Amino acid sequence: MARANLTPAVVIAAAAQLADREGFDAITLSALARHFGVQTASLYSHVRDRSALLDSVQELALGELADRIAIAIGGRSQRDALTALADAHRDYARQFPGRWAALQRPAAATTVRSDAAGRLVALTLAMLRGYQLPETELVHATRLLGATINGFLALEVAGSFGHREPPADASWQRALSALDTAFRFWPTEGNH
Amino acid sequence: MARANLTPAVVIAAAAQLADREGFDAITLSALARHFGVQTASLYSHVRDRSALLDSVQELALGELADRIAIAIGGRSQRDALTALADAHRDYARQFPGRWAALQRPAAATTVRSDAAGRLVALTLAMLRGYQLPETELVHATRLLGATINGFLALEVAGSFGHREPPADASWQRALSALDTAFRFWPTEGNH
DNA sequence: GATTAAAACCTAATAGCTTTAGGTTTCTCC
DNA sequence: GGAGAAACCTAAAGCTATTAGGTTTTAATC
Repeated sequence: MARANLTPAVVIAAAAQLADREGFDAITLSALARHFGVQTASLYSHVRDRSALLDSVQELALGELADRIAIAIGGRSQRDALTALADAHRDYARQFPGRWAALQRPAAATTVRSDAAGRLVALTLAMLRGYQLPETELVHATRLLGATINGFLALEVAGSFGHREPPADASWQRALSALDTAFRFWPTEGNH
Repeated sequence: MARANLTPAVVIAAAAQLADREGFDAITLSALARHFGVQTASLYSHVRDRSALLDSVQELALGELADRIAIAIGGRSQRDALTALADAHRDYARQFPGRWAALQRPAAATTVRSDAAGRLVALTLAMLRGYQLPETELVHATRLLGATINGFLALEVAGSFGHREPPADASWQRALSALDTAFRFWPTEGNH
């Protein structure tokens, strides 16, 4: 029985690719075993269980997304940075729908504390600081931003916009304008 | 073999309750069969397959949510109506997490064309008309509203806000303020 | 009440997935 | 070469979804 020379990273990467090709739910231990030419049970040498594998794909996606955002927002501020950050999310979701779907599941504690998650939060805060929001309001703004972006992408991915007029791109621009407006007119300290 | 006197509606309602109690993924044909004291295969007399059952739970949830929104926004306009509509969503998601989760799946064509879906859209448009948005902008605004609300609730449900400061309620208020601001300052025709 | 047909139920089977326990093989180090 | 660890396999158990065909119940008609 020749060794397939698997490692956790190799298995996780294959799972991510499988998700992008066939959907997040297509990540199964049995499908991956077929892909590597080993028995399903053999994969437990490399991943604790299916749930841990999915957590790992999520963390991989967080890191990749953070990388893309870092590049996208470099040298930009306010509306430009907001657009760049949001577009990075949307491009990622469109290019890697399976990886993006992995981001929608509840995060394990280790993932919340991961380097990748920390980077993503830091980049988002950096972008928002360009709007001179009160320090105490930054978390609220971060949550709104995340909610709007992910909410929009979730609807888009679910086909809620279908092939209906107006095109989703225009709605996306409107959403970004709305966010920009909201951040520029954010109520100051004590006014809420 | 006594008849369990099942009907599609009875099965769908039980599925919805099961989802609220144990999570959306807990809706399985076998769990429902155990609940009714019949064999799993017997349920196929009442539902086409699992997917169709989940579609039906979604449509049930759409109708219930529309009912609640209709009551909540009655007699209100602008910021009040917006708050009432959004709070109806959030209250529903918190009281019926399983039903709410059913709303997140891609809608079947029959669901998109359902009475319930139509009512929900009409109610949302009615609320938005209180902002005097240009007619051509209403769909964009509807999409932004849906995205923000559902995005926020998805994050909340996923535990993204955890038990972290600041409390999610405050962030919710901020989000509603942001939406109100966005709708009041929505770019007029030709400015986007 | 008897008959008929349809619907609701059951049985059996198939196919697929996840995971555990214990056995076998491969690889690395001494 | 030997020892030990890790990676692999086999076997089994448990769960789910679904189909095909058989059995039972029910409602309608005469």
